[in-house]
Amino acid sequence: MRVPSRLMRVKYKELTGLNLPAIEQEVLKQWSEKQTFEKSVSLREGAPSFVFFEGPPSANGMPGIHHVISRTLKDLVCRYKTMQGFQVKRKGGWDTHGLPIELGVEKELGITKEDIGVKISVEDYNKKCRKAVLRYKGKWDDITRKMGFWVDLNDPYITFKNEYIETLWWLLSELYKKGLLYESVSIQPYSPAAGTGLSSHELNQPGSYKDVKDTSCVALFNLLNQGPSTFLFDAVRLLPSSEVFLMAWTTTLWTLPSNLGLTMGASIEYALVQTINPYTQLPINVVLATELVGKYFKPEGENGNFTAIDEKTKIFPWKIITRFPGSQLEGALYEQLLPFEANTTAAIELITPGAKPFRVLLDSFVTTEDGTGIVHTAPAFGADDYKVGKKYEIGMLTLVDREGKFVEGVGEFSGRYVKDYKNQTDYVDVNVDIAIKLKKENRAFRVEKYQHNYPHCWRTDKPILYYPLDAWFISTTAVRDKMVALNKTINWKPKSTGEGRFGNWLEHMVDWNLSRSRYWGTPLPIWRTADGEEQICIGTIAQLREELIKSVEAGLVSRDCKKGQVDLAQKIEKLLSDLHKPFIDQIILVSPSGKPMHRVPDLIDVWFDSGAMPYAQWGLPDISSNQFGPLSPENFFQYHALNGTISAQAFPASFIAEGVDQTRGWFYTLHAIAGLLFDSVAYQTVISNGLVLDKNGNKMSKRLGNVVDPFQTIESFGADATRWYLITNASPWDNLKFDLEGIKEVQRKFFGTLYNTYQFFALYANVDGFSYKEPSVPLSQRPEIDRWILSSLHTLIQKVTVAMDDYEPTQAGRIIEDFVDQQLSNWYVRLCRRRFWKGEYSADKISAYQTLYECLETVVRLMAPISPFFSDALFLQLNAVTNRNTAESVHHVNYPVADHSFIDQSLEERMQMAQDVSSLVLSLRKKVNIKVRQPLQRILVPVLNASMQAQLQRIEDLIKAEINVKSIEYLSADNTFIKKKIKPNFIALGKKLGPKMKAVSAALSDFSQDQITLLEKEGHINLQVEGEALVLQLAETEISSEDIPGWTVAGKGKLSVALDITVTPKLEAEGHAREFVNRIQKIRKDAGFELTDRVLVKVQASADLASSLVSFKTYICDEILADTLEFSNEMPDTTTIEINEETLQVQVTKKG
RNA sequence: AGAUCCGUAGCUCAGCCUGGUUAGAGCACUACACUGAUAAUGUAGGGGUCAGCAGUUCAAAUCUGCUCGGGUCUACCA
Repeated sequence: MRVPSRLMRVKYKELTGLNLPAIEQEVLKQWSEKQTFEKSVSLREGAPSFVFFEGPPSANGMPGIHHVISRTLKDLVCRYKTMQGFQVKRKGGWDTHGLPIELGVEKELGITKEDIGVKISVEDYNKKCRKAVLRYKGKWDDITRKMGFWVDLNDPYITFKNEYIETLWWLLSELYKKGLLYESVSIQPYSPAAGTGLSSHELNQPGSYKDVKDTSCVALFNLLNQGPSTFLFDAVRLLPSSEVFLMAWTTTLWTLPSNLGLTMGASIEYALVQTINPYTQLPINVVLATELVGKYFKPEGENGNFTAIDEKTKIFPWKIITRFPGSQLEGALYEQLLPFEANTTAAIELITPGAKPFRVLLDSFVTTEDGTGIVHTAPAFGADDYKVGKKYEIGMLTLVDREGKFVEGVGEFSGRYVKDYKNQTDYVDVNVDIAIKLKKENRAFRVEKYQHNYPHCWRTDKPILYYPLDAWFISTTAVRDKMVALNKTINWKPKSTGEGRFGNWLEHMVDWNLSRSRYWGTPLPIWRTADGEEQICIGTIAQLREELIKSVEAGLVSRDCKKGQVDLAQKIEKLLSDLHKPFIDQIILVSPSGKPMHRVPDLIDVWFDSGAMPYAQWGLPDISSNQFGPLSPENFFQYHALNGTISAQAFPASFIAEGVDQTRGWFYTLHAIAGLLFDSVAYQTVISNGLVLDKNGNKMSKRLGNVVDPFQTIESFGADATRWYLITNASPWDNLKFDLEGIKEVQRKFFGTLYNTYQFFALYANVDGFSYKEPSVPLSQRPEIDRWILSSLHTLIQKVTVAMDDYEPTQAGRIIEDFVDQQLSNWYVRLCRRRFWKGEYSADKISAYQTLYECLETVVRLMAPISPFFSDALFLQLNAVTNRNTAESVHHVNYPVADHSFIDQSLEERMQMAQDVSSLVLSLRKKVNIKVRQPLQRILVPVLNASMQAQLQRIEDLIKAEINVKSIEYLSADNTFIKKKIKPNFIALGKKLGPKMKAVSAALSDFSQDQITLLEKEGHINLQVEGEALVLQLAETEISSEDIPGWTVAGKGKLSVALDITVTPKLEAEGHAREFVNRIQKIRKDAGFELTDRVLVKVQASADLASSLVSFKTYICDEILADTLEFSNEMPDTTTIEINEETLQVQVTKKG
């Protein structure tokens, strides 16, 4: 062994243990000192862009582990594309508006929405919101940095900034110009607890729909004997009761006082049923859909005894009197169910002059799937109700206010909340009381708890109401077809989300309700006159300034801005400096006809903020050059590009990623705005990742206490291990069961192995001074095993690239893992160990170093996108010695490209065979209990064809060394020594034989060795199967060796191996020698000798053992670096060792 | 209520698209080996009615239908 030079030289850094968090700290320090991220972007100046949009998080809440997974995905794709040669700019952003923030502030201040403007001024309230919005910004910045998410946080877009809001206004004004922004009254989901209407995509937040048990009631509406209904009264004339009731089911009893109609299906068949009210036991006659009769009446009760009710069985008698279609009752009148002061006909008339309430209506939405086939209709509280009510002009009653409680004039129910909106401890469900009232009044047929899925407000968790509201809408339905068509061009990962979930959503979309009646958000930029005759939609601050000046000129006063003031210009600028409420509402504009115009009070849905980020993150461009005419969606990015901040290709995004819960949130609003105005997709590829569950598969929630703290996780296990685990454990879109044990496994299994491999390399490379200064050894001159690992390496590059290009990082990570563990560490390094520490610094050794170095360096580059820290650390450590790469970071170099000249398929195949043969022999050794250190004479391998033998012969040396045998012998196919077995080639034969397959299979299993031989010789054989003759070809069967009589045999697939287990005296002696070497090596190590120290050895052993050692003296001395090996009977200061159950004394001393 | 995904070893996952006869890996467990990669490593072993039922087929973890269990989503369900 070469003695290392004493000269100073750079060495590979040898680590004292794998401490990922510590390494990451170090790497983070370097990144920030060297501006590694910034450079990774600037170094690609002029390269093609890969456009990434960052979905803005809200810093109002703490980051969780689920943020780590989606941000890992974003980061790894961006890093990969950077390494692929693209320039990837990553502008960060903050979502700062919206309900969560307002509610947080209200909670903090202990106020409700009603208090705003009373207990606290709107101005102060909004100041609070502005502060609260970035409450956890520090934490977010911290996790972003620690997890290694490269995103530009120096110049993020912030949705509350004027430039951002201005862009939203411009987009809205473009929509307005196109007639896609309109106002309408509609029945909308409304959250009394939050005090605002909700958009459909807010309603579609996960967890909004909850299974709840509500009181449901089948109410009885007393039909009047008048007009269309008389035929029913004729039918019951002779029955105990002459009253006829229409049965209608509801789960929202609080809507009953507002009832104005009953809707039936024109072609649905209804039945008039004579029965008894189960609560009052009074005889009654009811009407319901014939199809649903069975739901309310038991078959046993049909035509039962009407005079004596069986109290025990509770079976009530019933009888169908007549059947008729719903159309026959159209317009029939009924008696109001719950009359109060507030819902008298006079009151109804006052609200809706000319209304004709309490009638039977017909509409197609009525089904017989549940309920009774007759729908209780309260126009204020249901979209269908509103529609049909309007058609029949039955009026509209809204006896519940916006806080969710009954208004004055609803008797004993006035002032009571229809649901527990205030978390009252003594809340009594008003719905139950309504049911009781109905029961007592003979107006209820069935009252029961009913479990159904009901929408809840995503922030307050309280049930929503459907409530009539004025609102502004974006007419997304007008461009539905375009949005559907554009969606088909998007690369969705997984595909099913895009086609199914998102695709369906698009097919069934409704207009986007933009209005929010809140305080902290983007104001709708529409001003109108009191009579609503004139209105204007403002698109830019400049336009607002002009309009404001006009109005001041016209003598209107906006806040402090008065005509003729000295500092008017200054005052105007001050007023325009914050576009939020309340300031914006103090601006009064003048209409063309000279009337004052006030802003409509609405704010817009915060989802518009995030959906508009592709444009608003850059603000409005400077169009003073007027090169492309007035600003429009067509030239928006062109103008921006003129100023050089971004390229004209900055839209659409090449790629975005977010949780699957954003399907109807961000993914939708991005798609909608892009489709509406820009006639384009907003993103070409989107990954929607699944949920992160706890290790038991439960949702993580603060309530259950099973949330995982991402800071703690990263601090204790490292960001790399966490990222690697998140990516490789399950496909991103599958739900992930997050288990810390899994991260530990990744740490040990993958990072541990890679680290050990590097340590191994560094240890010997430092001894030999390998710094890759020699020219690269040509592939043809490298030994088989080197060519094999390089071939595997390039196959790996190929596969990883394919997976990464297909946005399948899970696949990529798993095959890298497999390569490092199985191929590199467990086979290449293990088999090559001797090459590194034995012998001179020869060509073979250099080849080994170069090969292992190339593998390490390439693996590090392959894994860099997923685990950016450790890869960078290793990359820099390798480069520190070799200087092969001048890059400051692995993230600045190019991704490896597979070189096909390195790939040798048959080499990889035969190496696989070597691994299989070795594994078989080791298992045989185990079976007969002969340890690997005991050399054996030979193994026997039956070969089925010439190429198999040729393949095996090229790897003989490897196998022999690995399993410690002297020779490999081959048994060719035509020998009669091996017992063979035959089975059908099912794929080939199945097609040919079909049903006769079983019989042939049975016949083959009965084949004699002679028959098999005959088939092999002739190439075909004649068979009689079920009386039919058929010819079987050799290729239609699979022949393999089964057994070699008298030998210990093991097999796997077509491969079988026999082991000669005879231990001759010579072999035994060699076994002793090997044992001896092994013991001495241990002594050397225990004594702390250097790898290169020479030693002198004295031994006292039995004659038998001594002679074994003498005969292998050269070998022994060579192995243990001994200058002398002497035998002696008298030795002081010895060590006792044992070899094959014999003890001996040795003395090992360092030379010199 | 519908749509959709999922159900394979104690745990985490491959395999399923394109059916082929001993269903794989890692972890964990047990035993053993190795001892100059050593706070490392290797080998072997046990462990499965591929959720259940039915169908198609010579042949089903794989294709079809139904059922059960879990997740997610949809809905103007009164």
